[in-house]
Amino acid sequence: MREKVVGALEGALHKARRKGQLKIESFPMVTLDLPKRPEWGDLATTVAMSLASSEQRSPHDVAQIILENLDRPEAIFDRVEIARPGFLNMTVKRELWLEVLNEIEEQGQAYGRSDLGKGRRVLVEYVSANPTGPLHVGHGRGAAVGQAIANLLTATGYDVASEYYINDAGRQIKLLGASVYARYQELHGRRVPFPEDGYRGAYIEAVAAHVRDRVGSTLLELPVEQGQQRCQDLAYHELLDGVRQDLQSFGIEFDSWFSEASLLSSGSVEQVLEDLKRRDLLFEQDGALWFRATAFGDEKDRVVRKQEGEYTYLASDIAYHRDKLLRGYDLLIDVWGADHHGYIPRMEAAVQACGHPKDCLRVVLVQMVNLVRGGQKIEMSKRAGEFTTLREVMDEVGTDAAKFFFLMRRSDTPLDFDLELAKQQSAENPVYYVQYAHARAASLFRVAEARGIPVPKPSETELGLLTDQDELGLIRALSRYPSVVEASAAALEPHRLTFYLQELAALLHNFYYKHRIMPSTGQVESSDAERFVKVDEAPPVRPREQITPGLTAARLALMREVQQVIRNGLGLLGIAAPDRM
RNA sequence: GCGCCCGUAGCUCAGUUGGAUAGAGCGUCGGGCUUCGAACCCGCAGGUCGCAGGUUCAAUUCCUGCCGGGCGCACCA
Repeated sequence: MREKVVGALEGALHKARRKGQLKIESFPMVTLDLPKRPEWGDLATTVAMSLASSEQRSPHDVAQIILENLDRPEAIFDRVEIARPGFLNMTVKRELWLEVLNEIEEQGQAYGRSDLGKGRRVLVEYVSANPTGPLHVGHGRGAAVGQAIANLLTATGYDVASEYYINDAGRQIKLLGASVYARYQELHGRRVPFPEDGYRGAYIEAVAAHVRDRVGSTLLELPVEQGQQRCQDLAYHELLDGVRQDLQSFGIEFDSWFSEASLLSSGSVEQVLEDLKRRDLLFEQDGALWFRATAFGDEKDRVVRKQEGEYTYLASDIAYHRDKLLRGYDLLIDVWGADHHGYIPRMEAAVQACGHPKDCLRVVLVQMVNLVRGGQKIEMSKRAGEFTTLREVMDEVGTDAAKFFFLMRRSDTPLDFDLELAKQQSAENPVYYVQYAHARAASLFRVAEARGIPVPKPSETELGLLTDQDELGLIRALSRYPSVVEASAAALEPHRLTFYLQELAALLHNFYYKHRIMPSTGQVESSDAERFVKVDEAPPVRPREQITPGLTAARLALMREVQQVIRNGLGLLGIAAPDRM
């Protein structure tokens, strides 16, 4: 439908250029907007205004020329008008709108998908939490956002893979081993100092107890270094397993898990650094090795190997990103905690140093989650190891509610997450609001079935019976869905889809309340002919609508496609579309 | 001090990547179930889009400056 309208407008532009009425040096994108007021029609475009300056004509003149060059406009439009500065307001023929329902039926799950990405390969890296403790709510938000972005890109024609980067090398993981070893010794009655900056969470003691259960007191005999190393290995595996399980429960699966340590053991890190050195992008100073990040727009050069000879996190990160690019990905998406934002220029410098354009890396920042219960903030202290885990939140509010809340706002603004609200099964809870719309349609179909009324495909019904503004409003909303998916994917902003689904659900609820779809059990069935008689009479108080078999069929088909779109949208967000609640 | 992000209704936030008279949810107030799911619907009220300039047919959106808030500014991750 939209293609036809855009096609007609583009045709008019071409024709005007052939005739010399417009110069059109660079062809503009013809975009369709929704007019804000119904009297302005159902679609609008601003092409005329965007062409005005390069044509050196008034927006109104350009609009006039486009209008005059439309081929057989009566085939597509009921009305096309020029409004104030140079809007082209269009009223599309009702038959074309109704066609949308057939499109959705034919495409089914694929409705909303496109090939914008043209098969470009994308790697979405997300969560990537240090395996030094359980996932907390912030990681949950990153997980929901990352998954939704991966789904959106898949839907828009990218070849997507997802990956979790495991920080299993370096200081943090060593601290984990030292912390567990300290607790382990305490369990055996030794009084030892706890490592400074060690992990103090209660889970560390549990891990230490598991170590004791497995190896008894044998680690006490070992030199400290070895004891810590053994604890590190055991703790790391246990915690990473926990992370995997939490993510699985949250409905998230990664195509691959990538180990930082493997970059060091494989020589990848040394290889990149040599490569950079050869190209004069490394230099030594004060006994350390520096990456010339300023050559690519970063404000400072950055250390990649410390004085003591240890590599920094940046060194493995450069190697990691080069590795991703070497694996053939055209676009890298990193989902990070917003506190890492200062790191972006550095990573952009890194990918450029690897010979790729800056924009082959896109970083999505995820701001923190403030847990709220009944209006009161729940304080979390990471230092003391007191934080609410993703597991606890999932167990309390469910995965669907958690995901929906995580996706309700732009990811780069802080989120207040009200646990009581998320749990509440009421109108105030937006998750249930949307899911209920889907379940309501399902319920409707069950009732129809029980009454022996089939739920037809749109093509099997007389769609022309859908004449009500509420029906057309729903169809217009459905027609917008593909562009919402495209825009969400292009901007890497899943929340746009979340908002759309709330709007669509609202339209369904409103329609459902105002109109009957099947005749009331008490109502005498009337024929389609009688219905029109009723309308003609136009009584002062609008009586209950006469529901004819034809109208029932058409409305059921409409509901079927609304349900399809809600299901598709929730699917992209990784949220279930239940038939019953 | 420097850099990034954010200031939109009482609260929490959208605003289709520069468009028409700026929207939604919650909250307040009022109304609606003899019906296919009331986990729902309808209505009222609520705004100098932080402030001041600039760019143009058009600015909540882009640029500059200021005010206010958050986060970064490691040879930590």
